[in-house]
Amino acid sequence: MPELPEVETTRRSFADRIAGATVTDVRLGKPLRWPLGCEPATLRGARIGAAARRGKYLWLPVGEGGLLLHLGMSGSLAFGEHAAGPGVHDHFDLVTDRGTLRLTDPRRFGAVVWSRALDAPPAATLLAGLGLEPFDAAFDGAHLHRALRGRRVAIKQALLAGDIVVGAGNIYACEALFRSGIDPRTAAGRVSRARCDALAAALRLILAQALDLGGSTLRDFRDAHGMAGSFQQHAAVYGRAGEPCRACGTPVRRIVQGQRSTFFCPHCQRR
DNA sequence: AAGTGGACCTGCTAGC
DNA sequence: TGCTAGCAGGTCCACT
Repeated sequence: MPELPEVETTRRSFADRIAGATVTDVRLGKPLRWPLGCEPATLRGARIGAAARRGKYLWLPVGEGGLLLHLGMSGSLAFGEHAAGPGVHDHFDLVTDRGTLRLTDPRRFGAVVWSRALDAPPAATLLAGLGLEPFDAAFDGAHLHRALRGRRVAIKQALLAGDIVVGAGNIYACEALFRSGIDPRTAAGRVSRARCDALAAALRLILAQALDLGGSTLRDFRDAHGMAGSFQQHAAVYGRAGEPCRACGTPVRRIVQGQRSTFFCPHCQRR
């Protein structure tokens, strides 16, 4: 589910309300991707700080350390009162004096991991190798072009890999490539400097637009207030196989790259 | 080093 | 109506 816009939308929807709260209890459901890494009871009494985001990870300062959270494919966070008991897909509750932060994640690819600090393991290990933030001033066509040099993978897969630029998942990688007119199958190292400029700009534009719309809700994404996003209604190619391209009318194509679906317009997007 | 494919897990939908 | 195959927003790991 969650790409950068969904993760950031989630962060904004609870960060202000949880900052300064005190942990009163921690409840674990079924195992997530990795073990929590600490005894839940030790978090009681800890003060919560300002939630931050790095790529698709959230960092929540808690006491003398913090929690690194990832929403995986199907995760979402809710914050507030929880009179009803945990449902079958609720696998982590951080109960505080201001409400409960709850991770709901049917597929359990998500994670909540305790770390002593953001720059200490295990958090630092998980974040090592992440590329630039797309809204970082250092991320531009020049950076992209330099980083793609010599790489033979398809540009779509290079965007998804996250070691050059973070935040783009399957939806926004497809949309940014459409917006910049690049065939997703193009060898990464063959994308010209001018097209890297266009791609970097398109990626930022698409992510900013999605952020404005509260992200995309394909099936079950919600922010911590329970609000759905609406970017999916504006997608030019994602999920539109067989439907006419909004720019030229050519049917949108679906192909598979790296075991993921790619959607593109064979007329508007060229190698 | 870079590229590829499998793994993790559950739910929903289309098609027979 | 019921079963099955295929698909889904991510990313780590082992292997070539």
